[in-house]
Amino acid sequence: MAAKPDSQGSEPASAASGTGARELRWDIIELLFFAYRDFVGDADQELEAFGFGRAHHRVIHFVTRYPGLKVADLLDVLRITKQSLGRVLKQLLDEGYIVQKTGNNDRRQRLLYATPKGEALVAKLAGLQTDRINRALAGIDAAGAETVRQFLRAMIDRDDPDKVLEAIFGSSKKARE
Amino acid sequence: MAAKPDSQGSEPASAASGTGARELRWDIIELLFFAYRDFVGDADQELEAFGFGRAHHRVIHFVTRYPGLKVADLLDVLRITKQSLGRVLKQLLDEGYIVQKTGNNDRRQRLLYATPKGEALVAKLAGLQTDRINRALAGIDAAGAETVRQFLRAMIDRDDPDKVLEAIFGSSKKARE
DNA sequence: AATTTATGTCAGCCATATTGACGTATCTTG
DNA sequence: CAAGATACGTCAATATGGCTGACATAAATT
Repeated sequence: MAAKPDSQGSEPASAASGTGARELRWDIIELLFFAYRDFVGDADQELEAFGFGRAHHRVIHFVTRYPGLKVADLLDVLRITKQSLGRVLKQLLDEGYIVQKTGNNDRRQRLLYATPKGEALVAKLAGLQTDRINRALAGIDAAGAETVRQFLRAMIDRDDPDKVLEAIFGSSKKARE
Repeated sequence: MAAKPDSQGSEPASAASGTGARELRWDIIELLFFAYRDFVGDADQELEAFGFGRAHHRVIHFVTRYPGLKVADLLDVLRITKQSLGRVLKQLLDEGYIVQKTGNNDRRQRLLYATPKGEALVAKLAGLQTDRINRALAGIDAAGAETVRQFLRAMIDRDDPDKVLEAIFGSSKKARE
């Protein structure tokens, strides 16, 4: 038996040392964990059929959505090193999901573009995730859906936004700059 | 330059083959990605100081929150194999963050409990995440916060719920059982 | 011409996940 | 009770996707 959160009862003893012992958002913390677990799980199954993993999905997704993304931009978005990106990106290039074009202004840059093949894969995966989102929003009206977006936007760090985030947030580049 | 989603313009060509070509929820898909990236990022830094990774966090979190959780329950929640859990759990046991107790009814079971040391770590990490959530909910009223919870709950798979999910959802165990 | 920048790559390491096999204690069932 | 199923632990091998550090090249900048 066991396994029942003491949501009202005894909070963890020594509490948050140095962080203060105010009310912790256990509910939302755990809902986020499970929601994201199942959200990414949708794509995982499909990806297996292509011999890809989550890393490939993230790369092809953002390249499809933001055509002409530079390698450096992608590194900012994914928060990984170029060595890590390298392996995954090379596979996607070799297998024809992505193509590179030399930058016009700066010929050092390799601008990334998804091929139709890549776009198709991304759309398929986004379709699965969209299904889940639509189901989740089924009982929520337009105003509620906007509240959900507002919450998610506010969960994101806005200091030092990468190129994709600037696009998402309409580049209100804060103070710096 | 580049990097601007063609949110209105040309959707990916070959669209979702087999999944239908209706509107895809690009915005929420990406907001979820960034929100979760930064959400778990909070804990990452702290964990480094303890020599732990995300895997340790997930384990100690759920053990703290659901005292007496069985090993099998934890495997369901985390969706990993017992071999993977094994190493991480052993570390947490060895270093005194978790203790095991033999089940009363079933002596094969090893019920897991967080020590005060473990609870303190979990509370500290939950504190960081709570700060972010509170900031995100700052401009949202009580009804809006409930909408957010409703959305997150609805994003979670309800078929074959694990023990923790049953607790979270008030065990409305669907048909099976 | 010297330096910096954007990218690629080699080499190795680490964390975390996997599958498969096997062992042991304990509960359940015929 | 004997047989089988279950809960858990563990050994071994492997894969993925991160990491650091070092180094190379081409192109832009100064």
